[in-house]
Amino acid sequence: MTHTGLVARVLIDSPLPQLDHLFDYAVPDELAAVALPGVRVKVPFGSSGRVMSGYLIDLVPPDATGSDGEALFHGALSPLESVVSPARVLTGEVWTLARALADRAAGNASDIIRLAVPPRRVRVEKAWLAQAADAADAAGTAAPTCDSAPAVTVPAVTVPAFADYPPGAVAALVADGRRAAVAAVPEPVQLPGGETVGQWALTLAELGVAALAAGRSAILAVPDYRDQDQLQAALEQLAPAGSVRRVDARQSDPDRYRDFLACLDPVPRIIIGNRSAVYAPAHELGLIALWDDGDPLYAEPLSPYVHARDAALVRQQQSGCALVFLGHARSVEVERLVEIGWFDAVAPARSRHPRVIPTELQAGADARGARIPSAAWGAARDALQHGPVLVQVASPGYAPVLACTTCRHSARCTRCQGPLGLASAGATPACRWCGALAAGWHCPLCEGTTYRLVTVGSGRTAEELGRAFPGVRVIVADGDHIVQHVGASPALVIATRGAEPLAPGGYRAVLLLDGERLLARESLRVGEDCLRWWSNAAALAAPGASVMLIGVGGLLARSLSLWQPERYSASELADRRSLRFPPAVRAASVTGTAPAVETALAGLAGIAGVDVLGPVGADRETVRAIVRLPYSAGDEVAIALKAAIVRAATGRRPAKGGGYRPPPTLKVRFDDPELL
DNA sequence: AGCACGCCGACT
DNA sequence: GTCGGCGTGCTC
Repeated sequence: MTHTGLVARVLIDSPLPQLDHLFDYAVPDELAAVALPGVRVKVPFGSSGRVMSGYLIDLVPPDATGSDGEALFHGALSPLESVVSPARVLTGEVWTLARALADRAAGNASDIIRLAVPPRRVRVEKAWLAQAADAADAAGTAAPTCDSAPAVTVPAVTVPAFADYPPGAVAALVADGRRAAVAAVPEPVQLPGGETVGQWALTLAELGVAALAAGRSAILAVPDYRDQDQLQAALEQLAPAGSVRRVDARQSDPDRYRDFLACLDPVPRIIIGNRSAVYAPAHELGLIALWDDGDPLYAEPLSPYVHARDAALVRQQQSGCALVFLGHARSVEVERLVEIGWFDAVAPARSRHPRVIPTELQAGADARGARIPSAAWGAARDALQHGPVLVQVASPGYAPVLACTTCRHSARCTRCQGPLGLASAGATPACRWCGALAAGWHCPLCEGTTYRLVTVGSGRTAEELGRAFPGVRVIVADGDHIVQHVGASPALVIATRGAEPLAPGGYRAVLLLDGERLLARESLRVGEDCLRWWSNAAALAAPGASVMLIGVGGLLARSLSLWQPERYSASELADRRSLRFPPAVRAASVTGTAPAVETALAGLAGIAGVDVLGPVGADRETVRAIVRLPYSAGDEVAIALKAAIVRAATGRRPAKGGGYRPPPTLKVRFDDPELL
């Protein structure tokens, strides 16, 4: 068998950390025509020559230094076994992104690629290849790959006006490839087709169309399918037919693969989807835009747990495209980016916003503990004359936390500010991070010395309100009862946060209940989350309608009623700076057997600015430590921890004797939003 | 992960 | 004298 002179650099598709680098193979002559970067390949691997699949990353002369800086293998090369198909599904841009994100998270590139490249569907792929070949013939070229000529012609597109924003402000973001936090207009709008969507959906769609008008592709990401439906409705009005492609897990596998392949066509497209849309291949990427980046659905649950916001930030730096985070609230992460000057802040030109009334600030408040004050009852009663009223309630099922009996603030560790918990009823409270016992705890805010367990169970609101307003239709919208839209006629719409339906023209009043209970959740981010839930619900109100925020005061209530959520975010960020909490610094959890964690932490010893909380026992066999690091130490820490992971995976293995022990090795998770 | 290479106990 | 145990290390 003769070989072309070239070396194929291959990423093996394996979750093993020790295989997370390129392996070099010779290219047999008969594969030369199809063995091009981006194709799926099969390669012989290991002493047994077992066939594994992978991606051909690079094709280089044998005397080259690898484009990734990795030296070529000095030794006899095995030949590629086969090329799975000529479809070049892993573009250079997506590979570079996957590599960078994996490195940043001490994870595996193939784990990122699994999010970026959907499972292959042979039938769909053949159809796409044939269509690409036809297009190539028509254009007089021959290559049946993504290098071929456009298969679709893009209709002329007019540049959107972005009428809600200062002239030129938003259009310039896309044109100049800038990064910006854009405040959405907090109103519902009715599309010409009759459907009601949030104004944000129109703005996002306009951003995509602006990129298209400049001959560039746009990636528009939304957290959930309800948001995606609004965005799609808006795009149907604004975007030329055929220019929009979905990339999301709700599609059937063939549909998903078809749309994915279409993104490889050399034509600009608007690509929409949920968190993994940020990995989509895109021709001439001009814009990535995320709606509501603070939504926890943007946190990837699969290793290496890269948040879509971070993926978008890294991709923006690599490609130089524009990057927009659009939202009502501003996440503390984005606030940091604005404060360090990495992001611009853009607000709507006119400052019309929902009329938020914090009832706690009203004189003559009702007896303490009343769930719904009389002012809110009154507002609801009046509004029900004219149309639907939204009542936002807490969803059931929170972890119990310790809170001060008198001032109700959650109890935190005096050493490291971690949350306190009880190992068992009546036990001394202990910090869940550093393990310190909090004997003799006292509340730093009110000096109270007693705490209680705060648990929340909601759910009777519908009955309660139904009794109070006899004859009014009650609609429940939550995780189990998904309601996208309600009508314009009077109704009480009881919704858990995030599940609020849209009402044509907007709700005539909005009641935000259970604020105090929501705020008792065990998380550093509660305030931020609440502000996001509340502002998103308030944005569903009709212009001028009352939004009653019940039982919540302070900066949170003030930020919402002034509609300046960035005030709260700024104050929150300042607090996190003084406590050395994310996103002021980065954090990584290191979990595993005590010796494995110890060795991993030892590898961080010399790195400036790094400190370690714990380790504390996580369960019977494993311990967990939390590493805090400045952003500047990210590379160094990730490299050290990745080395520790590889060592743990290849070195001493758990005793095989008996065989009843799953591998308790070493796990690292960077930037876990749930960590604090 | 698999699989081979390698160095110590009880077996024909 | 060997057959085979699984600890260790590699896979282009």
